[in-house]
Amino acid sequence: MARPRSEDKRNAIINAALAEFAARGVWSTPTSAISKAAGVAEGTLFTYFASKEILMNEIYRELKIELAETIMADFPHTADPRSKFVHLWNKYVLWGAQSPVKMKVMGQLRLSDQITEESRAAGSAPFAALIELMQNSIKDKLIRDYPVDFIGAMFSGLAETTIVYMESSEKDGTNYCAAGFETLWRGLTL
Amino acid sequence: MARPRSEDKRNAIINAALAEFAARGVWSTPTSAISKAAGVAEGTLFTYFASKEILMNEIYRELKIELAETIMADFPHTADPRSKFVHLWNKYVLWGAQSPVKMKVMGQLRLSDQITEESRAAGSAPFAALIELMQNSIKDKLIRDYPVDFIGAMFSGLAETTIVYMESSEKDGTNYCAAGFETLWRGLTL
Amino acid sequence: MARPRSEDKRNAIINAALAEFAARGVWSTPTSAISKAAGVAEGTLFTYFASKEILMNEIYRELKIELAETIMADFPHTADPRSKFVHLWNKYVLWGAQSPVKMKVMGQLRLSDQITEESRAAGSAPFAALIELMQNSIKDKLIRDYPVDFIGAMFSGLAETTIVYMESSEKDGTNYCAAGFETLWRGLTL
Amino acid sequence: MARPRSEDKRNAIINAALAEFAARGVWSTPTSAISKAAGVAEGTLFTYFASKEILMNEIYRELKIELAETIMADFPHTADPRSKFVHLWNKYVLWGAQSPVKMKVMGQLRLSDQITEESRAAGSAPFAALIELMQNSIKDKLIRDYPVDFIGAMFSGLAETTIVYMESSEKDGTNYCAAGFETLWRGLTL
DNA sequence: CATGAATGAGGATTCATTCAT
DNA sequence: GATGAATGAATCCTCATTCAT
Repeated sequence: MARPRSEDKRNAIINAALAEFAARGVWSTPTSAISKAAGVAEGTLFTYFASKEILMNEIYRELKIELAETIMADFPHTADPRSKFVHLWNKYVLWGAQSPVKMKVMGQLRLSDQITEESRAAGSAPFAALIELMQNSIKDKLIRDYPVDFIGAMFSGLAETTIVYMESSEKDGTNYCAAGFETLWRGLTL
Repeated sequence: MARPRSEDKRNAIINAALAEFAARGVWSTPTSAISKAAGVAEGTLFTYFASKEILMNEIYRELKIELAETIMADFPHTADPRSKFVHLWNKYVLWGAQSPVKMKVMGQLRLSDQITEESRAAGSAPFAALIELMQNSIKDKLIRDYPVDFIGAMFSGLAETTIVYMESSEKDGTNYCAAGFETLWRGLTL
Repeated sequence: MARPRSEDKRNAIINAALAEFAARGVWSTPTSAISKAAGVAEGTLFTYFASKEILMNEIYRELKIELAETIMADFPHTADPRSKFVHLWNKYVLWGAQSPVKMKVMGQLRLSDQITEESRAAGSAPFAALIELMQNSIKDKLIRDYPVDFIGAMFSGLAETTIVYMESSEKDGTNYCAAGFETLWRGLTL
Repeated sequence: MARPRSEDKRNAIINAALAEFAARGVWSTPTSAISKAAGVAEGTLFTYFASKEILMNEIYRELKIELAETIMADFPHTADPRSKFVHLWNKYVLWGAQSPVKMKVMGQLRLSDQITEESRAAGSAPFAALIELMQNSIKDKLIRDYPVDFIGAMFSGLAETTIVYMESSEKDGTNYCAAGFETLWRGLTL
């Protein structure tokens, strides 16, 4: 009966926050700048997100879920392990390279004390396939027997390093995406 | 920039800032909390560091220099390349594992927009040896021919991932330090 | 001022406001808390009461009228003066003792600058009998010749003091209701 | 060494708050209005009073203490009981009549939920003499045997009623001060 | 008429920095 | 140089009220 909450407005706020956070830093961005950039009144932000902290967590969650869905899209369930790893790597690195704003904000939020454990755990469901992949690869003596969390963290760490250098690819002709994966793959395989 | 009287006081402020930054987050720490923890008056902080931003940069610089000096200490200039890499890796990872506060603060500051290019460049002098090592290793076909910056970034990235997992070492018996290096080394070598 | 549809809703808002005002203080109670407690939408409150200030005045008026009607109920028009005073006193004090919420809110509203003169004058009609009683008592040399307003104010003042102590009656065995009246009566009579 | 906290400034804030509270109501007065009226910066108010709530309590306390000291000044310790009561009454009523701003603010603060029990208990020390006076008067069968708290509350209640009417004294020629006391005294004495 | 999202002025408080002592 | 009071812009959030649905 009343005006329904608008998904558009919610998205406008999220996107505005993303842009502002990336441009000015999460902590230097006043909520007023976000609402202004989103084209809504200052108070409106708070009908969609009860506090800045909740907004931050919500954004973090959405980013993680988007990333998770991105890398799992078209996952070649029947392919050989290396192809699967390649798939994940390429999707990850490509997403990061194409979304520098999102990468920057995710990085800042990850370090923040305000991001809850629940938020950090978000988006992990789709990774089940990745974990299974790692476990099978270990069992098949394809890669070395390290804890899967650790392997995953190295995967992410190298991917993020790679993403940062991706934009130099055209400049110096190095195929960082391939180079990063090669390093990971040789590093992990027996 | 006339050196203010007491080096002790300067250190007290730096250390207090480190502790507070790690405990509350860089952006949630008011300068008043730092001066209080350091046992000096609020205004005194500003005779040692003209602004919070300058203090942040100074700390970042000191941390980088400390890290650089740590990993270069006892550098085995005459040893074989692998031993040199091992040396750097072990020193890096050990320092990080033993200084979680410093690692946390470095991580937060690195992402901040307030850290200048000059600060980011600080402490790079001691890395000359590392760069030479990489260049020679590439020339000798020991490791693959990637830009040295990129190799360095992968080195740091994997090291930092490793450091995070180090504290689990005792719990699960995994030698993360060795595992991380093994991954790096196999990943880089031809 | 077309009467809005539902008298029920109006009462729900008034009662919710009473409860919230008593619990949180008039000034600390947002209209949203009232509408929520009343089970109506935030906007609905404003179709029944054009503003918070008007709601406050309305409540104040209703309370005064209720009190006036209460004390005048069963007024012994043919009894002797003392009995009449006793009647008024007992009804007043009993009502107050039984309605702590209403007393509290009346007290807070009375002090507010937002209560208009009209509201303050409300409910005075039924007091005509009281005024006549006082005037006759003065004329008959039963009580001292003070302005009736002043006598009324002392009456109310002592009654309110008495009400506050009523709840201790059971604890300490003092019959505060009787004691208060005795003080008033002896104080006023010649 | 640093600028010491100024008692003047503290008083300026208290007095400004008193004036603003009386003029606009405690809850309608923003702290900014107080600091402005006091001639200090907005932030300065908070170096003297950590929060508005604390300022309110502090003011309440000071008022109670001032009143207590006022009524106990020149207390005729050797006079007869009635003279003592008269002394207390006159001082009380006179103070109230001469300090309408303070009376108004005290009244508003007393009803507020933000005033702590400690604050309410403040200034009670000087009342020891009053309590003793009541106890002795009861023991000597001078006044009726009611709980001293209750007697004190009736005293205050009647005094406050009287104060309100004092300003009409010149207008209608009634000596409300004397009338109020007469009512109290006859009401209490056996 | 009911609803509750939208509004934006306003409010208490914080904080980096300055400056009187 | 050290101190900490003074400053006031900036911040997050609240809330009475309006208005689209």
